[in-house]
Amino acid sequence: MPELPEVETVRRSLLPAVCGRSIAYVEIRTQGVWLGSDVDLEGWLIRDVTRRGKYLLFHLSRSAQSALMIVHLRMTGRLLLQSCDVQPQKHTHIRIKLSRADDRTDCPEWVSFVDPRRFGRIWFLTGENPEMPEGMTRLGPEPISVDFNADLLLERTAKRQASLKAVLLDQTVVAGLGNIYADESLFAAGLFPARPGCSLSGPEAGRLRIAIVDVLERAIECNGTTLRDYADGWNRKGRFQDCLMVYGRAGEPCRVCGTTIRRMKLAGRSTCWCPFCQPDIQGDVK
DNA sequence: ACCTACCTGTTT
DNA sequence: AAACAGGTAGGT
Repeated sequence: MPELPEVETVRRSLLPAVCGRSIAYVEIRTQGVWLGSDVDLEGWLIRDVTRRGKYLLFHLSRSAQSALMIVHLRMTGRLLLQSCDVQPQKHTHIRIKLSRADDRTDCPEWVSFVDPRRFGRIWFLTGENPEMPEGMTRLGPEPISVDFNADLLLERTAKRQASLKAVLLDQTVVAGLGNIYADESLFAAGLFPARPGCSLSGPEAGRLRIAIVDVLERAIECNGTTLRDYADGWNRKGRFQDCLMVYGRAGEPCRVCGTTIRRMKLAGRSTCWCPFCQPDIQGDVK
């Protein structure tokens, strides 16, 4: 489910509702989801909520100490604001009760972590237990930032024999793309997903960077893509599913040229592309 | 650079 | 019954 635009949408939806409130209680209903100490979790003030790739970071403080609660939603995780009359469901694994919000009767008491497939994780890092999740320490640049430019993308793709699709899914190359936005970015750049990373030219790297940024920004504007489970903190769906050009559209006509969208497996993931708009240059040469 | 495992639910 | 699903860690 949640790739960068969805995680960013969750962040924006939660921020005004949780910022300035503190943790009153953490209810751990399922083992294995919560990583870190499960005692002494009360009294932490939520100062900010930020995002890095697909990770959500809750910045906490308590007297002079600071702590970090990091959430990864993986495939089907959701963070939902819920009032106390909402009973935990079958797949509600963690519930965080927040202190009363001053002057705000509209703010729910609980933030619930709901995840049918149970792939999602929450890390609680403190002074005693400061280890970031491995995957987070190795993330590449944020795509929507000056850190991400065509030269860097070219340099990182040049070394790779793997497909462009596989390279874009590699979080150490650039952070936050998943199966949907990798396919949509390659379409927007007019690049055949199976081409080896090392076949990318300088101008193509420039086009790809611009395509990635444009697709992600438009998806964020639409509050993300809801295929099935995804929803923001208020359980609202996204709208970018109506703007998809290739993802999930195999067998349907390309919205640009009318050619039938095709599907193949790359890097173990279903990949959709338009054979006309994304020609296989290698194939044509051969 | 690939596979499989981790899980449950939905679709074919 | 089998395939598939937004992701990633771990093994080969």
